[in-house]
Amino acid sequence: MIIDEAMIVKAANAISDKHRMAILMQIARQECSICCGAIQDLTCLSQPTVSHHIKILVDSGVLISSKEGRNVNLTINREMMKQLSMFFLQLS
Amino acid sequence: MIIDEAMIVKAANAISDKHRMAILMQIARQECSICCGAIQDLTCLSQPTVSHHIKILVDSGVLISSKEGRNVNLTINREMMKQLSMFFLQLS
DNA sequence: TAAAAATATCGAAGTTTTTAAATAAATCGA
DNA sequence: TCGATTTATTTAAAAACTTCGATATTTTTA
Repeated sequence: MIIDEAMIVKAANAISDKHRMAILMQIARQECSICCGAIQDLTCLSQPTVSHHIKILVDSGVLISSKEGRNVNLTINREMMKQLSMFFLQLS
Repeated sequence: MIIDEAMIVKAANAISDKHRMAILMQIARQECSICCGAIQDLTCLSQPTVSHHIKILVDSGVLISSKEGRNVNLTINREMMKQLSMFFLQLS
């Protein structure tokens, strides 16, 4: 995977909101994948708002979504996390 | 240095703007520190706008500023970069 | 097929962010 | 001291973001 500055800006934007960060951390804590409804239960936000935030996280490449029946399962994009880690390591 | 989720959200917000990312990368490329005026020359933005962006980068801990006469010198906060790198490494 | 469940989309209101012009403040040099 | 230089602040307008109610879509189940 090749990552450029624009993609990092987009990923940074995705986690620059406390609710989205909370969603990310919640998914990180999970052993297996988790669906949108389960995430909503962990926030104080409405269903459309959670859906909106998840879309931003998925579009930025921070999360990976896969549809399974009427559920959408979410996992962390570990390759993206690796790339972000490398980026900041190079600046350190 | 202890870094928490809120600080990461703030740092992510700081680099979630393409102009601020460009400023960060410009400073990263520099051998020694660089002042605000030099940064402004490298952007298409007005002086107050650059000042505003630099303030966000400094307040978030991404950059370190030190006043020298009438200039403000800026450097990357490498400790913060290290912390960010670690955070994403743990998620990878 | 009809109802239920999970998620997405639309639309609107309120808030925040980005931007630059005008101006202020601090410091340097003549 | 006076003018020039560098950076910060104030103010206001435009753009973008966050949020949720209403509604649509998709899929499962009875």
